[in-house]
Amino acid sequence: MPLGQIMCAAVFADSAGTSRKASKAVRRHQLIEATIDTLAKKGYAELTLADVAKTAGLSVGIVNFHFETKEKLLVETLKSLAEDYRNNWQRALRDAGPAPAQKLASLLAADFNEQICSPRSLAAWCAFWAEAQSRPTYQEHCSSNDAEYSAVTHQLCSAIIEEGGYPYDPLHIARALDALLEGLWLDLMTMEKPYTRKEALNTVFATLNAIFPQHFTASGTVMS
Amino acid sequence: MPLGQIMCAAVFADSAGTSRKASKAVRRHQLIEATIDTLAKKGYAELTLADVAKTAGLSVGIVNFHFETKEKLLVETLKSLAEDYRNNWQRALRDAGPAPAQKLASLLAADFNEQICSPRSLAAWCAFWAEAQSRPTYQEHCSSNDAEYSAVTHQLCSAIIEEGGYPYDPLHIARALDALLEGLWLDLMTMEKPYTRKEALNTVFATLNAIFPQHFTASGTVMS
DNA sequence: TGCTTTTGATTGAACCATCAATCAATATAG
DNA sequence: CTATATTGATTGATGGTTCAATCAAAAGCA
Repeated sequence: MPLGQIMCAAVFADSAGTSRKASKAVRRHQLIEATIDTLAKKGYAELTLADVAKTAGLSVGIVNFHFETKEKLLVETLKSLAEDYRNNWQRALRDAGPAPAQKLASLLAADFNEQICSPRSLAAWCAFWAEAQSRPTYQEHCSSNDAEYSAVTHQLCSAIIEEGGYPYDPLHIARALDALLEGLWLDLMTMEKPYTRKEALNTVFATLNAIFPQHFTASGTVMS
Repeated sequence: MPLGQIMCAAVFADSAGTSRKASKAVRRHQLIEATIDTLAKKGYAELTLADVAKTAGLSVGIVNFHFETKEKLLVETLKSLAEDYRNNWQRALRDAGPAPAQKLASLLAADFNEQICSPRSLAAWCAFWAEAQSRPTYQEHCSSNDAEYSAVTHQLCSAIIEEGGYPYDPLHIARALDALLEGLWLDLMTMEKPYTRKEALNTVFATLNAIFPQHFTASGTVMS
């Protein structure tokens, strides 16, 4: 919903949601954004519809009007996060140069994109991740992209390994890179202020340089 | 989790004849174990004291007798998990051979120890991790060991890098290994298991082999 | 040893706060 | 005027906490 985003920015610009001509799509987006903010501030367990409504500058009843239930609001929020995440890395992959090493670098760097990797998004993701293990509905949306993402990294690693004649098992290396990203994400959201997004990205490139020295420098440039 | 109950019941039955002081400690432990099981099954948000009591085979009132409040029960549970984790890796470090590479291998492997890395423990950890974002009390206990752990891996990586003349920045490599472990943990936690604990450990060794080829083989042996 | 008293653990029902969901009333747009 | 959007008070259920009563184990006493 790119249209919704633009209109929503306008709504947020003027004072708290008084314009009733806001379309249904815009209001839904506004409530989803408020849900993300509330998740980041209060966590999943303490999130109440009253909080969300207050954050959005609306009344409590409106949530159940646009989203039938609290559960559905949360699922829609998760879907929105997953969609943003997916669009982000797919765009990065598309816009990258043709060489596998270029694509891999672009893909991994995309995970530390400012919009995707903001504290509020990370906190919201984290909240869902935790609940997902005991809730099949969330689990599905949390891991739906993962398989696809893993397939891409696996394929790129295989290509690079073949290209450079590295003596590695592509599966293990790809899995390690996937896990590395997840771990860095976790650090960025969990720890108080350990290191910046930029430093996380430097860590990724240091690792790529160590594993694929013919293809990556430690400073992040790609050799083709 | 039924296994845990049986074992716990056995411990409890064994101590039935001992002093009441011992009984109190046992009961607290029993309730903490029940809390971990319940967290694993229901997640943080849906955990109720009635669930915990039922899992432990006790009444609801007893929880507030031994732990003043639900909050305190959860904090004690987190402390217990953190202590177990800490003891596990410190023991592994102590029992390992003298070479830095041996110590590092032992340290990293300890994270995939069966007791520490059980689905129930992972799920409980995850629940706290997520809530820790918005709760300073949890945050403190979640990250208290991390600094110490990071310091050890950093020191070991520095030693290995110097020993082998690798052209790496120790900080980045150590951070990458820390993040790798966290990411693998996260993967193992998801209910639909993509790979086993053993495979996670193989991934760690594949990575060590790629980064430090003079010190580690891909099959997990350490060269000194 | 047997009997009584005291302490501490345990129970379950009652109490009360919180919060999702509902709904009748109201405002706005077309 | 009609349909749609919005409000906020109300409701009903859930769940944490409290508490008086019960029970079992230890201590005191003869």
